[in-house]
Amino acid sequence: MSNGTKPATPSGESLLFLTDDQLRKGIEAMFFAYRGFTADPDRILENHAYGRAHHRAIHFINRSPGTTVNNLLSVLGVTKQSLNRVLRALIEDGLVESRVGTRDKRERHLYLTEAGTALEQELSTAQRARMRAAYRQVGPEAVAGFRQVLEAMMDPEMRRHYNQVREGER
Amino acid sequence: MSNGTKPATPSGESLLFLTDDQLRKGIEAMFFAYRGFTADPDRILENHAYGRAHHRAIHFINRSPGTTVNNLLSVLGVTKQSLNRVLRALIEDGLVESRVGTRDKRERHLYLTEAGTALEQELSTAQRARMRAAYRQVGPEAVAGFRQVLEAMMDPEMRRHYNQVREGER
DNA sequence: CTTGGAAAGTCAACAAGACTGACATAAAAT
DNA sequence: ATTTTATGTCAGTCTTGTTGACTTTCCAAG
Repeated sequence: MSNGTKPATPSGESLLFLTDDQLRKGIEAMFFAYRGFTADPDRILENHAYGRAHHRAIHFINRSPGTTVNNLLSVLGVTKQSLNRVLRALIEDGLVESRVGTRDKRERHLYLTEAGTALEQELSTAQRARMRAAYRQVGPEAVAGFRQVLEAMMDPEMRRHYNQVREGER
Repeated sequence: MSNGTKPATPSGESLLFLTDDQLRKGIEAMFFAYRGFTADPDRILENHAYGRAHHRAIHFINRSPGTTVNNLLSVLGVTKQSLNRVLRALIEDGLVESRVGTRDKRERHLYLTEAGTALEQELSTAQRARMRAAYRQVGPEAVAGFRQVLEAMMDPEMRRHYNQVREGER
């Protein structure tokens, strides 16, 4: 059950930050903040006739050039059919290049083209600007806490992707 | 570490937390964490043939019983047509009650029924559990930082809703 | 070597949930 | 009396998720 009643500091520490009401505030903070988080890229994407799904693909291809479709799939947590539609558009429009794998010809390795890199820059610059303003406003200690809570909230597989070091093209 | 350049502490403070790479990590943290944030409610909603949109409506009606449709609209940031579809389903299924306003008969005031409250409890209990585990793991200082960054990331209107005190039925 | 299964990717069709636009009704405000 | 506001509805579109069926490629067991 939920402990909506007594503060109850059993070990001498204040556990007031664990009350249902505090948790609710945290939940709403996530909801409202996520909207701000996506607002700027969304505005840019409208002008390019793309959506949030395209942004995500571009972001992670940029992060891991040469990644395979399968790899991208597990990072994004969608079905391959869903991702395929997005990739097809990006490839047709010349933002992403898909190279057949040399080791395994079933695989497609994905790279941003020059145009793809340009859009990625436009998007991430806007998104970083908001993040930077927030970071600067609250300072490094708060940022550290922010990152800690978010990491603790992830599913294990997502945490794996989050902490993954930048992998090369192989 | 990789950063072979200069720490560059112009004002004496370290600004390493504002590098593009740190900001990118923060962006990805938001992305991955939001998935965990919605994962548990999403699982529950499947069994009830509802979606995330229904969850959001239920959450905010529970937070502000007697809120009007217009009010809910600005909190959720969707169109009335979109919200209406969701509300119609919830009302038909007997989870939400819509009462014509007494002061202003154009308004509809929204309340959770007993069944609605039950589902809200089920959803929020699951969502709070994850949040509580994360909070407990990282401690109150980190949580404070988490909340500060999120609030700084919100658009002003969302921040208004976020900080809004619980409004009664009037 | 062949064959059968697994893996990677693609195509087609469908569903949820967002959107816009147009319109209707009732009530409040001017 | 007229206009504005709050709400609801119908129709149609778009994005992005889903499942199902299919092809190509790889690999391993017979």
